[in-house]
Amino acid sequence: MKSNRNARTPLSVATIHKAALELIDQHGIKALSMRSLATALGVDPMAMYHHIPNKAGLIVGLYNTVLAELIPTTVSPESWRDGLKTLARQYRNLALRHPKLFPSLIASNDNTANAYRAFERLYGLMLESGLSLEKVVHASEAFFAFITGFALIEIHDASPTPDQSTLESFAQMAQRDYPNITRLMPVMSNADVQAKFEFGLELFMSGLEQMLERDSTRGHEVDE
Amino acid sequence: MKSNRNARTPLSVATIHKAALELIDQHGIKALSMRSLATALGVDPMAMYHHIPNKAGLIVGLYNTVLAELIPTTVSPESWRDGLKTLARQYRNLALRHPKLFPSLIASNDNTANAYRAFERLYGLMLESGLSLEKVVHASEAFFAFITGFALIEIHDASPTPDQSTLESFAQMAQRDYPNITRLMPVMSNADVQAKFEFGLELFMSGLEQMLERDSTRGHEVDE
DNA sequence: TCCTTTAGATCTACACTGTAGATCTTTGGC
DNA sequence: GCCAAAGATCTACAGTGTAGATCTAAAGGA
Repeated sequence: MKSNRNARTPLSVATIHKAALELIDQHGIKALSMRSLATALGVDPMAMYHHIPNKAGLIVGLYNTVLAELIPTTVSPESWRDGLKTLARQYRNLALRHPKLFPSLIASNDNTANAYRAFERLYGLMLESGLSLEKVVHASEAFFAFITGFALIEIHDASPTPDQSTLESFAQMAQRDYPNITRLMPVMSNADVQAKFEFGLELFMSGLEQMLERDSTRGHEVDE
Repeated sequence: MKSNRNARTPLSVATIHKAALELIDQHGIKALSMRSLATALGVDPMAMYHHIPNKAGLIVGLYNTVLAELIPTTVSPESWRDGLKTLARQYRNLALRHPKLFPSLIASNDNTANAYRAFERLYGLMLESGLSLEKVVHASEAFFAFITGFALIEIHDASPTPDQSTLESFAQMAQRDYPNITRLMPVMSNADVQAKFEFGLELFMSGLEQMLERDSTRGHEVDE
């Protein structure tokens, strides 16, 4: 009797996304082929095409799924300063939870609904600061640029591609060719990444704060 | 007579890189296949494999080629502050000159020699500021994070994937679902990107300056 | 001059990719 | 029981990177 076919859970975009994310987190994006994903799901490759348009569409869907973490859950009465820091930390955590997906996520140009929701949240916080609209846009972009770049660097540092021998030979060569890098290396390896992130965040907030002060002491004036 | 075979320039890594960059700049990275590159060069696909190890190696080579723009040409007597700004602007220009390559360049984890040279330059400038080694590392990373993120965003904004109809329908939906985005949109589209970049740069330098002041007024002290 | 060596170019072939199109299978509504 | 539709599967195809064998041309030595 060929019935009772191991009672598979019915295929859905959610299960596909889940399996795809697992596969990517473990083996990297390049290891995600429609065929490998299908076997991971115990299903025919073409079965997935009834739930997703194609591979590119699937990956954009993954972006959206992952970015859902940034949607504000509770309306917390945080100040905009703390709200920005919270958002930054959540964004970093998102990146660290999906280190294999994040680089391609930011390299991509496909903004999904949840991406817009996240921007909406960011802009809302920035607007609370009382800066001019133009400065809100500029500061938001600088903020987003920093947290994106930082997360990317952190991911790269955590998973070095070069093998051990390359690293050792580099350490020797570095002494003559890269004196500054050599000098800073011990400090780099000791650095607590969390502290680094807070440092950069503080640097940004500090610059922002200074700009607010300047704007409030002298009133509005057209710069040059 | 089948001789006089259109006197092709002999194949070399330089010519391959040049053709590959052109192909990418025009049609994007995904359009770069070994076969299409070969036909662009008027050569058999396998001919290139005598000069490059494989496709991945070729692309890493492209990264290195492009990053050569960051190697300091003249030993200019700039202050470290101006030096940092110059480096930032050169980095941004690099990104804008290769908008199709840059996202994958930063998403990749393959640091080539020229990448290390660029970091060497960055660290050298930061060290001149007189900050502690640890703060030099932190500030450098924040700096690099900002310029990388900014360039990426700028590239994305400049080449929107969604077609016109999607944009218009989004504009309508935005009003109800994304009030902040809607409010800021006119300011965004009017923004001079160059000014935006300088704004963020100034924000960063301002925060850095403030930290320098604090460090000099009170002497060294272990933070908590 | 001819032979040998070798670097480079080309040809063929293979495993693997995404997915269109046709075909089977199951399920819900009446 | 019957029909419709949704979903799963099968087959097939164009395109990918590139290993391995073969051909070609230039260089060096006698």
